[in-house]
Amino acid sequence: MVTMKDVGREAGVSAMTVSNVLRGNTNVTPETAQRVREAADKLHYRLNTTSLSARSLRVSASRHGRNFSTIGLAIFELDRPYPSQLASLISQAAEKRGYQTVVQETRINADNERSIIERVSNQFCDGLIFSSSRLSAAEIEQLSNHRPTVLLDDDRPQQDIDTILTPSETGAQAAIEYLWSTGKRHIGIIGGLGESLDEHETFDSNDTRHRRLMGCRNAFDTLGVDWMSVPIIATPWNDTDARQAIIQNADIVRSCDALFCMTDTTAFGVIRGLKDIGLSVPDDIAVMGFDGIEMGAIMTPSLTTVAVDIPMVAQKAVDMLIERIDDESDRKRQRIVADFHIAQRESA
Amino acid sequence: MVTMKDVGREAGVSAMTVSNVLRGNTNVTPETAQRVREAADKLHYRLNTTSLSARSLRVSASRHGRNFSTIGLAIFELDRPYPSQLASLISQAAEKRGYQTVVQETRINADNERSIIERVSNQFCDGLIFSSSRLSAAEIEQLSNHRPTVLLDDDRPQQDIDTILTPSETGAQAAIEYLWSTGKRHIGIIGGLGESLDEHETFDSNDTRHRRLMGCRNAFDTLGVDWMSVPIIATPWNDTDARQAIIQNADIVRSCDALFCMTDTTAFGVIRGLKDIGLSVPDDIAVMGFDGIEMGAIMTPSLTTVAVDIPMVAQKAVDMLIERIDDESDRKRQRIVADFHIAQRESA
DNA sequence: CTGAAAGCGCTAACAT
DNA sequence: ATGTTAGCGCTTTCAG
Repeated sequence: MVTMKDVGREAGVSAMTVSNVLRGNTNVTPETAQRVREAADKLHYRLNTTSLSARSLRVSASRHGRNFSTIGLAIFELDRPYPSQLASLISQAAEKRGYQTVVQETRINADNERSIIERVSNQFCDGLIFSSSRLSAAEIEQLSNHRPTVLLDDDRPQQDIDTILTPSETGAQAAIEYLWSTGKRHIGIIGGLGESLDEHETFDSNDTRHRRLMGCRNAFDTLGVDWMSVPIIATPWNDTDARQAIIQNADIVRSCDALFCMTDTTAFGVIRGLKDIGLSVPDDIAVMGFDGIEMGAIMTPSLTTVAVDIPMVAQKAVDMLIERIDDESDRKRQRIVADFHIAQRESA
Repeated sequence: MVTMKDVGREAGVSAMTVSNVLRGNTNVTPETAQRVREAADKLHYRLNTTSLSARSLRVSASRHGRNFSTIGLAIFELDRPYPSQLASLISQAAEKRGYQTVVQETRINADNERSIIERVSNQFCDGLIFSSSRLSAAEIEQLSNHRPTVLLDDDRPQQDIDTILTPSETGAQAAIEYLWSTGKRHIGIIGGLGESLDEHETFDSNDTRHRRLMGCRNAFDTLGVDWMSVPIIATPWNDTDARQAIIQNADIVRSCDALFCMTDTTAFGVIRGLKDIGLSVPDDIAVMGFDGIEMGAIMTPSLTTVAVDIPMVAQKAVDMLIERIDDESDRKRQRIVADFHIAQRESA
């Protein structure tokens, strides 16, 4: 790395004079300035912004002038539409506020999450946004030295941490009610937990999956449908597995006139699986998703879905985090539930 | 601002001990550690990342200071399948080699790219993978202080930097030849540049778009088709714009029996647009894409495409970068072109 | 007009 | 087990 000292040596002056020349010619002879500039050019000198910010500690602890702030985003997956859209929107919202976002994939693995906090977030982030963490809020607090943190979509009511939730219960409930309102009377659910097939009661409350199932259950209860009679097909939330699940449960599927899928990506695979077993959407069977990813509007058939206001999630996450960074006092933690609407499209 | 010194005073120890406690308990009695942590809690101490960066200048200068093995990935977009799959695969390949990946979105903006290099990559990454940069290799070299760098899909032949290319020319050529082999004689191209509609000759050679167009042209030349007669519809490479482009160019589209789309995402929007204007795929018209994203196999109809070996791109990128990190000598730069195959599916 | 010194918060290396 | 020292690149201060 070329430093001012190097440039100074080349030009036969001190680093201080180099500094003076490069930041406006305060009291330097034109000839000296010229020599310095030539030396800097020759050595490809570039002002080191890092040390500049180190310097700024001394000048004033508060942010002044240019801002070198960074926020970390730990997200469970990068290769599916919902999380990647979220990551992109957060990056852009942060940029508008002068923050650079660094994204890291956790693959929902606690060790990865610890590694991210210790190796990256603690080292150079002013704050951290965590999407679906395996860690407890307490562990995050401790590992991160109480760095400002916002949790996304991780509903553990007892935890004292800023949180933004997707409207899992109300959204799922609205979905079932919507399908019912279009005359469907044999609604199946795709993407429940493996265990929930056998034992619908033993829910672990801190899980998006369970919250969405609870929303469904509430709807069915209200509609007078016996929850135990509702077909629930367990599958991981991705298109490939969802497609297989449909093929392997073709008989159950054929007994339904509508399927509610726990995510849009699941619905995408479901629609494919339905085609594989000879059913067409929406003529033979209606399909509805949850999330509101962009491709839902483009796919064929376009996807009726619980469209979460994803830009709102991103914006609120960034706003809450920056508020927390700027104001170090121990304000009360916030908990926000994102808006949604039923995007009524071709598939249901 | 609360510093380690403050915490130390509170706990009755030196700042050094505070540092030791907070960064892993190397040789500190549990009681001291406890006192320090309590003091830090009480004062709401937070590690100052700015001074850490200042510190890191020293470490990374000598380069032997134990680093946290982090690689940076600067990628043009995070909210589309191809780049997000790539980011995910790179993260996972890096993890297997003991590296943590931090991903940053550039949105193909030179200032963002500079900011990433200066604010993050230079500070905390052992190396950098750049996907489609707006910067010249020389500028990257200079800004990054000659940090190990691998460029993805950025073909500027004159540039001296490790590069992995997608097989744009050969892939596009193979696509056209495939469509021809299935009997299609009126093949249109979707996703060319705006300018290329008017003036097919004035290509700027360093652009994936142009390389794919060149591949098409080669194929048509070989097949004896006049390149100037080939319909090319310009549109940005995303589904929404592609859909609109089809609707707005319905007449041109109707004169074709096959469409080659410059990316899979473009093809996704094209298929939707074709439905909008009453054409069905593949019965009325064949559609082919380029990239090989996973959802191509799931969508309806499934997408025939130039399937680039994306896992190979990710693996090679990580391997090349780590090789470069481990071996600081100025070995000759490498240039690798990824494999591909024609994934023959329903759409063509 | 120019430069030496001091110091921003932190930690590797060394000392006690 | 804990503390001391030095120094990362830069700029404010103040002496030459």
